[in-house]
Amino acid sequence: MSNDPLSPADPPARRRLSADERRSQILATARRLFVEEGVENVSMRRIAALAGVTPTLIYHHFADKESLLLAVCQNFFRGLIDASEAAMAAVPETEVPFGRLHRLMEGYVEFGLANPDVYRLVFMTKLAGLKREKMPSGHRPHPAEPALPEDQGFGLRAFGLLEGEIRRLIESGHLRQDDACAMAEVVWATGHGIVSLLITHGDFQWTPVDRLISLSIDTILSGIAR
Amino acid sequence: MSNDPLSPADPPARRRLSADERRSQILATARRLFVEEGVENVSMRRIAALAGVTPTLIYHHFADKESLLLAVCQNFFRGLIDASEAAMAAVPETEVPFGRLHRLMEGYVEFGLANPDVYRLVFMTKLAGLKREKMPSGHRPHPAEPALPEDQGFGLRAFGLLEGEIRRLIESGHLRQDDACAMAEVVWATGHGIVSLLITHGDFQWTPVDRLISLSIDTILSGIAR
DNA sequence: AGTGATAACTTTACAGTGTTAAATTACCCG
DNA sequence: CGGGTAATTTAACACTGTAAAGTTATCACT
Repeated sequence: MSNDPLSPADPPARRRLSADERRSQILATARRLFVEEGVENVSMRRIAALAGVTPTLIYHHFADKESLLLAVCQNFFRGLIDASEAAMAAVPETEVPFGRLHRLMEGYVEFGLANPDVYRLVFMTKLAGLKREKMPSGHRPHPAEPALPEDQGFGLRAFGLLEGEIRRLIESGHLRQDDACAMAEVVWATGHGIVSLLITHGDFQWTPVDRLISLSIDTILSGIAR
Repeated sequence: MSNDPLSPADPPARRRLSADERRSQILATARRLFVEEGVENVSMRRIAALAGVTPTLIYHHFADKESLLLAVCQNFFRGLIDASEAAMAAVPETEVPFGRLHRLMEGYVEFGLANPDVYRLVFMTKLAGLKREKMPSGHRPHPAEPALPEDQGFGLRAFGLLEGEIRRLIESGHLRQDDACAMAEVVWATGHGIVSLLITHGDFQWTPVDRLISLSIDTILSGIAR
């Protein structure tokens, strides 16, 4: 049984679906392809084919390829927020002061490494700004989607979790700096640095990954501690 | 006088050049376009036109677009190495122990932010591995270029500078960990985190950039210090 | 100086891309 | 049952990277 993993999802009945159903079906297909093969190796035509649909139809549900991407990003942020909240909930506040922040960073790195392609998409490519003046030359109408709206909301919410935890540490007098926002950025940058380097240069010699991660986290935490 | 900045470099004499001359002329043109407009917004045809040459000719000097990119990367590493050496030379060893490492990181971040597109190219995209099975379907001959050879050499050499400085700090007993390679990776990850986030999300609210940078460097250095 | 090989370069074409305007179809509601 | 509206397709445009096969200039050598 040649279980070709890339054949139309529901090939028999090319039914007519409601807008919402179709939208999320396309989204699911796109996400799968993006993650499996990398965004730039996936064409709208292929997404369409795999979804059992015409390329053009995608443009009735999403403004363009980038918006399709963006929609996938939202999912990512929701996942990140969930993972973060779970991570923090798992460490009681009464523990050693940096316990929760430590776990939060661990969770971040784990989540990033578990979803490398979406991570790259969200944090390592300039999604906005280009948008206009992208590929061809001539046309450019389309009313759809207000260009990363809820998205930034989700992103900020995720960042807020980190910032909150740091603020708590500041208030209990454990940090040497009292600018919660700045410290959160510093900590985030470190986490991102690890994930990002491991994603694009995972084939480096690198110290064993687990060790590198815990070493990084320990180092930055000891750096911000009073 | 409409000084269009993107017209053929030496348009009058469409001379015939030696392979080396042509190669580096194309390379220079490509680098300029890549950096000015972003790799994916530049087509081989445009590079060719700006270089006063036929698209196909590029393929006689470089295997494909990615190789052209790769060649630009080499330049980047040479520049990074030079900048790093200059930075370190500017701080006498007799100074405060972390002075040179601090300056080295500063130099790294400055260099990255000064060359955002090439930086992204080198450190934020998976250059190798795809190579084959990239865009179209049919063809794929070409003997050229042994796929990032000297490149990795340059990269390692740059990393070696960082590692060397850290090794020195270890030997003089200033660090709490004695694994020079691992510590270099940790430090690098932090520097990369900053650069990388600023490049792709420079439009965030962010703490003032300079402050964020110095804060990050201070934090990580204090984190590795005994 | 003339000749011929070799290297530099062009022409032309293919197969694929994102994207859209206009036409078509299927479904639901009155 | 009929009509209106929403879902979907057809066909096309303007691009892309890339290759095979030709053309031309230059240079080494008789």
